[in-house]
Amino acid sequence: MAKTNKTKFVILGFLLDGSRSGYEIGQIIKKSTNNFWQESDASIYPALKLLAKEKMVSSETAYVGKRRKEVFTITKAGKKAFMEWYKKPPEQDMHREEFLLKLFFATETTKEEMDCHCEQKLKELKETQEKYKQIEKFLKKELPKKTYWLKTLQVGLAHLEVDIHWLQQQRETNAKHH
Amino acid sequence: MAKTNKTKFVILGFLLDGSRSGYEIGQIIKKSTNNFWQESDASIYPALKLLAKEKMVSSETAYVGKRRKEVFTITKAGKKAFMEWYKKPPEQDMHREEFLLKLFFATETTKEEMDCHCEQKLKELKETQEKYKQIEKFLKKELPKKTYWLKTLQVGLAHLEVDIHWLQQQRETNAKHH
DNA sequence: TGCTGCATGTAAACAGTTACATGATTAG
DNA sequence: CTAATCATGTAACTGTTTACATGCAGCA
Repeated sequence: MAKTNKTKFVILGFLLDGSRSGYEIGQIIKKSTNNFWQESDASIYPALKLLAKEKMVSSETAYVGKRRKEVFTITKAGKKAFMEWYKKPPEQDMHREEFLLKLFFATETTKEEMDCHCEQKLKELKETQEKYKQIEKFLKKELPKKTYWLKTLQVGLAHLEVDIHWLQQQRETNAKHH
Repeated sequence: MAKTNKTKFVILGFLLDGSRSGYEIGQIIKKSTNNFWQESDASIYPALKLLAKEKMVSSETAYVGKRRKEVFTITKAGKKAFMEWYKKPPEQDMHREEFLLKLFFATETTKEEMDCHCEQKLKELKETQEKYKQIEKFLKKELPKKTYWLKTLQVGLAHLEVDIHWLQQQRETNAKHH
């Protein structure tokens, strides 16, 4: 995952949608792309600084009372850079799932622990599914123009369904053998 | 993904299955857990050295002709460390999918590029699916005892099916609107 | 008064990749 | 003879996270 700093393009992508502060970008990432893309808090500000240095974004200082707020706007150069990134075929990002790793290493001696992990996982997935369904409703009602935001969410939901179904099946076959 | 060096536990997991060299561990990771867990070549050797220092593994130098081969065996302490890791609930690993990120940022102006990415993705997924099906056959025939290896593979296959189905559906709706 | 959320940032530590370096063996 | 594979490792670099530091605003 070392290669290129994709954080910059995520930021540019959101700025295409409107001017935002670093904090706001962090918030919206947590709320909208969390499914398939996360950024830690500390990664946004340095990236914005870099983008400003490269003239990809311009900034304006706003004040809400005494509280400073740095609002960033994408420039022409920024739009160009975004488009260039966009055109490139997406790289296959490496991904690591500790849950599956543990499942892979499961044996007779670790079966009990694995069943416990599976129960926990099932619970988590159902919670996430509920959360995503809420967001799905919200998107359909409040942001009907963001059709692609909805699509990525629905891909996430489809994966969740598969995983939940799989875990429930495992539980059933477990019960039978008992 | 900073937290703990999970590479060590992957290695311990494979050593539980039998003594192996660093190279062999790298090979088997590529062949068996690539679906949900990757390690770069350069990560194995330093991790093994660390494990040896912590007395989690012991090593023996073997020679195949003049070629040196360092074969590692898991120790009691190593088994204990593995079990301790195993019992802990798996952490949610962050995962980044550039493909979905681009889909998320798709608009009217980027639609053509996105369609192209989708076609490419569909091709890739089908190739991967074919590969996994071959491995599935192999596991069933040659390693019937590795039931959990098979399970993780089947989870991967289920995800592939969902993604392929989704992409094909997208293509169809695209065609209709034309 | 204290807690939560808004808001911006820095520094240290670590994880992980890429590239490099070396050399033996085997199959074509 | 040459390319691929076996085999082990190091060094430099980059990305990323965690923890820290600061302070305002609103609410109970």
